[in-house]
Amino acid sequence: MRKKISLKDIANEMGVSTAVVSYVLNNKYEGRISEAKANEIKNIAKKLNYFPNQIAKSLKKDRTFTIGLIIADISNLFYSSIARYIENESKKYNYNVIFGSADENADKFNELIQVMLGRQVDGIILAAPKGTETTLNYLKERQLPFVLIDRYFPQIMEINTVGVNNYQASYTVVQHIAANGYKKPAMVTLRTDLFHMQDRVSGFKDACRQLLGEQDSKVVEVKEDMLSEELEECLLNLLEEQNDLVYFSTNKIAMEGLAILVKRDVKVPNEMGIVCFDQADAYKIFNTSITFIKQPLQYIGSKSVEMLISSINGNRFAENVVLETQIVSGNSSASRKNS
Amino acid sequence: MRKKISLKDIANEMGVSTAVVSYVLNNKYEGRISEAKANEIKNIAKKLNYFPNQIAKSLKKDRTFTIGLIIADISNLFYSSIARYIENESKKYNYNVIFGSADENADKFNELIQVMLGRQVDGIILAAPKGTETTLNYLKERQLPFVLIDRYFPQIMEINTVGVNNYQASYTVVQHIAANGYKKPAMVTLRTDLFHMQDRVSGFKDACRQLLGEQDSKVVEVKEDMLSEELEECLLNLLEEQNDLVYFSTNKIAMEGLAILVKRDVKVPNEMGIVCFDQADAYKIFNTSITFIKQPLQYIGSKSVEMLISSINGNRFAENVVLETQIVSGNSSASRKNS
DNA sequence: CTAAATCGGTTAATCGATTAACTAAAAGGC
DNA sequence: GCCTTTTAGTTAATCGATTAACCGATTTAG
Repeated sequence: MRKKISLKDIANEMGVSTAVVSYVLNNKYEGRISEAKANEIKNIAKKLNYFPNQIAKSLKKDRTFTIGLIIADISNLFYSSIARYIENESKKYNYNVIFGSADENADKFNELIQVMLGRQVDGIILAAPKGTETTLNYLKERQLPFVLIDRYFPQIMEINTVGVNNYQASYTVVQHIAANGYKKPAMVTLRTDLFHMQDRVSGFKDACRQLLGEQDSKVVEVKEDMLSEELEECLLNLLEEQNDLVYFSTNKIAMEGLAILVKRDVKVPNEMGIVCFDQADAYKIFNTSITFIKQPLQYIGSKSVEMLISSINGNRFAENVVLETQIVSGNSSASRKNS
Repeated sequence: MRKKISLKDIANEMGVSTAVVSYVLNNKYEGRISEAKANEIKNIAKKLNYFPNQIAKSLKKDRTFTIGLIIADISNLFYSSIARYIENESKKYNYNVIFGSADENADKFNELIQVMLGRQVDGIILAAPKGTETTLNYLKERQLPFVLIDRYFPQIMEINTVGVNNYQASYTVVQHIAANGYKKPAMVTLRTDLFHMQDRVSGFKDACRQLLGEQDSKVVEVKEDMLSEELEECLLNLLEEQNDLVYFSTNKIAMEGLAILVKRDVKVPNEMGIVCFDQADAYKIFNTSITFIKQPLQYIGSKSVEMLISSINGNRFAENVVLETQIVSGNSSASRKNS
């Protein structure tokens, strides 16, 4: 039994036309085909182990029931978790996902878009790297349904987005640490001009000004590809300058940063307090429980799928969903008794 | 410009037949179409922003240039890393990947297989949960190219597999710790009858017998869904019984186990030595560097893609690739000076 | 008893791209 | 100048499934 079974095979076996088989197997045969024959057809289909060629179906229907997912980096837990939620949610709607990782590279991103368009995906969920505005505008022009997650581009209006309130998240961090007696926090972030990252910085700066009276709060930007090296230098610097807490603005920075603190045997929170943006499974094997900002990953996933499918089904109104984050406090930013 | 551009649109624009356009765009026009017209067509195609409908192409060619990937658990770094390598490698061959996570569930696995077959994938790479032998036999019968990774099923002959020498890996672990003076190691593993896991246990037991003279080495099996609870009890037990080292047989067990050791403030390696199967980014934030078995993830990924595509291209010979692992030694299994 | 409605199907066009087979005109050979 | 090649295309079938339109035979209505 090497060959694939098609409608035709069933039709031949039964001595009827393929149309009949199609009607029956799609349950659109009421008043057209006798119940007896219909059952016979269903049985034969089962016996031959038939299942429809979705490729052919897609071609005819102009719907593939496939959504594309482009994320920045699959090795990042933040994205791989979201990917999983998106996959699960899509399944509920009988949609499949094809995914790709753009690795923060606009060219790779564009390539992935091309591939997905070629595959006729019904829509795309994406976390776009910087420099992709042209492509996004093109998608918009082409009226291809899509939803941006995590990142957004204020220049491009009226598109669907799902993200968190990054400004507020950072602000909350400073409130939390101010309440715990920290006086001189520093933030370590990536050198990027993605807006959601800028928001994290602004929230931090504004809060430092307003809550700590710090006019010129310390924000260090590191380059992604030199993360480990730059970070080590930076952390030693912060220690020397008597900063009492570091706020890592991403998952990846946090992991590298914590590794360096372990390596240098820096006591947390005594010598240095720590707050991280984003969750990581790994935190639990650090010797101090970590305070971190928790994003509603599952909700970002399910909401983005819901919006995308609504858009695929003809909804023309763009929606910008901004979700709140949550601060989970651990000992890494525990209250300071000393001045 | 809402509509999609098809061959027909270009043909109309040029006043030629779609065949010409197809020949030109596929560079099969030598001796058929004039160079001048060919260039004109290429330009129009570019101007109209045409790119071919892969769905239609697939239907005609009976090739989708898509491979399915089913892994056990996308949230596990082992699999997500492999997924990434597989995706990258596939791109080199101009193949795309659609993926799904079976969560160690045979029903979900079967469902994913159905979906992928419906989508007419050219082949599948899979890490199969237990209880899926029937499905695998069906795939074999159907002559659908596939490659098993990580796990294997000795009952099913002549299928492509890529995995590591699990027995040898465990044996090496015991050699390593024996050389470092450990006398009473224990192994913690999952309660499962997947063969590759059994191999890890056999390797451990045999090595304990042969190298440590231990006739009845300690192997504790925990249940996946009760990991954290069972593990805590188990570890306390091992401490009490004077075991001097624990060998965690998977990534996931290791993470949970280490977390418990941190929580209980157990000194590694003084109170308890540690060796883990599989790598994790997180190890670097543990207070002691971890000794672990490193699998050649990238090679598993690239090899499996290579084998799959060779099989898709008609190669009928099944291959069983068994790769060697590597032990990366850290302080968690450092040499014991005391008896 | 005739016209209309219902039953149980079939035919054929279509989705977009591919490709074997064909054709008409121009160029080349002797 | 006539026959053969070559050039430059066109036609039409095909992949598998869908579906509007049609058709003959019964059944029903009035």
